[in-house]
Amino acid sequence: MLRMSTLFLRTLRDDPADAEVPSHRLLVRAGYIRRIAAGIYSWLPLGVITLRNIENIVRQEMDRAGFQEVHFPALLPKDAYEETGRWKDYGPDLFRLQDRKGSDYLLGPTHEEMFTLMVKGEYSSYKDLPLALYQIQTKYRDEARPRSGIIRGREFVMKDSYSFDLTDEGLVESYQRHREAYIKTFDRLRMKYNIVSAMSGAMGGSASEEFLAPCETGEDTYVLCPKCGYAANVEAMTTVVAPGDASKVAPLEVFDSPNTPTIDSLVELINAKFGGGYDGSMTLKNVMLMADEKPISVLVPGDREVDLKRLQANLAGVNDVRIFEDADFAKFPGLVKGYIGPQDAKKNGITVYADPRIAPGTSWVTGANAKDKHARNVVNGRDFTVDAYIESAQIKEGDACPKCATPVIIDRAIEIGHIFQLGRKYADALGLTVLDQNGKSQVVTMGSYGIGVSRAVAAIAEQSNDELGLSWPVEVAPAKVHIVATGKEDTVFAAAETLATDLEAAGISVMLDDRRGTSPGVKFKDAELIGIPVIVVVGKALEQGNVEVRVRRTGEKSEVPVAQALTAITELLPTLP
RNA sequence: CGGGGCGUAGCGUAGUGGCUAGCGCGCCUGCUUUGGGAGCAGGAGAUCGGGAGUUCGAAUCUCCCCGCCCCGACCA
Repeated sequence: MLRMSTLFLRTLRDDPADAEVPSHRLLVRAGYIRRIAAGIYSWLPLGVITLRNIENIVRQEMDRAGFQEVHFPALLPKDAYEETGRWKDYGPDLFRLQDRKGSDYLLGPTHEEMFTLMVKGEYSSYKDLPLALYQIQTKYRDEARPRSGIIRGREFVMKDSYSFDLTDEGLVESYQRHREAYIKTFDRLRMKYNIVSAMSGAMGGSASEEFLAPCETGEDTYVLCPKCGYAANVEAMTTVVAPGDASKVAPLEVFDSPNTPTIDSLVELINAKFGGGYDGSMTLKNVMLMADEKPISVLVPGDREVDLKRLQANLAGVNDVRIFEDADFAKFPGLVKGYIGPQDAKKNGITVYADPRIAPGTSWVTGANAKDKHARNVVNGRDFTVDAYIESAQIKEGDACPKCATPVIIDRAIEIGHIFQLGRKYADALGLTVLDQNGKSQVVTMGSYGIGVSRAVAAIAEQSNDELGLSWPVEVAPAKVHIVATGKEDTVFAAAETLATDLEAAGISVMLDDRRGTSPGVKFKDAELIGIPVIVVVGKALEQGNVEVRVRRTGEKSEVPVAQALTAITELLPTLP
């Protein structure tokens, strides 16, 4: 039983000056967490209990799915990370340190290497697979910009699991099992979330999905189809465009277009010149980029920017993409800044990538590769060729769903889980092999799965709060019932104490506000701020033999006789989220 | 890392060259009060982020450093 009279807790009346997002503000005000440094927080008793509750739900669902819990140190020697190249590749995001002998260590940002080596150390036969292991561990990443309190910290708690299979089909099955376990976990946490297609990015591998909890303060953007439910991270969104029919398009025509530095000014000019009917989406923008210091041109419709994030996510094997600078233009005199068209790309030795919107057979207005000149009726396949199609144009609200063509909506969310099929990258690098049926050595294929446990505390807080404070789901809350004793009569405190004891005996966790001399208003405010789902007021109504039962989330109140309070609460709890 | 903002008691803040750094919340003592952040009286609590400098005099001006927040870049 938690007693307010002795609980290590001090709630704050004012919002802390350094907190903006609701979860951060409220978790600090209600006394769950305190900041130690940027992105590093300590947990007070209420916070620890809440975090443990979430951990335990995650643990139970992992165990139920048949995954086995292990535990690695957070402090790790660099060896394994050196072998996979991540000691270098991880860059400044890795917390590095040395021991007294000068040997290099790191604080684990993620544990692929360690799990791979652990399995390598114990298993060597296909008969031992499939296998799935997990841990709940504190991770360390020296983020360039920690933000939003506990949503993006430099120290955070993560559940990470890894599956090990002999075959690709086995991996798909293990992936599905994790996916289902995640659905159960997040459902139990009462979170609103969408499962969206994601890019596997630098990790390699194929299928990858993110569990995103929609929320205004989230830092991930994703698209959602309101009709068919298609959901994808913006980087992973695909565009379906039918090829154009160019057979009736007039021949390419170059025309004068002085003073048209922007798409808007160009559209204005061509509408005046050719009798209207043109808009920005009919012009073709040629964006010059350096991809690992090789010149590429990316074609997107004039009314859209190139989304560098999307481009890079879809450009396999390229590490660095940057916009052309003046010095780069100087090296390619054939490119006339502001009047570039794809017609001469071959001549200039430039690789042409195009967004799928620039479909074969479509006709465009674009630069004519000469100062103050543009061209119209420039047809893909007739007047220029594209080396490769790549998703690269910015996504807009209302773009067509790739599955059913319904206009999609764009929303923000917090990433609370990520599952993906890693493949053999780590097993290869670290030599994790098993013998197959034929006695031949085979490299194991892996999946990698994560849940941000401490981040889930914030995500749930973001999704369940109001102007009064927090409002936890029953299973997550630091206690299920918050009993407030008001007044100064001993009988009130005695009755509250009895009810608290009875509830605890029935397995219902209780927070009892047994503070003497604290005014009722303070107790109510605190209870609402802390956010325990059921608030029971023992006070005035006791003269009639009643207590008041309130539902924190809805504000519903009812009076029940003291003797029936236990039953009433027992029946009420399962009906709450 | 680029841009912007901020740093005064546990929390929120006032104070832009001049007396003992002010106020609210919280905290301690006493009395009163007890269904919506009570009242009165008394009290404790501050290296004004740090260092150097200018000045008769610095929270206040100058320089350097540190830290924090927000936007962006980045983010297995």
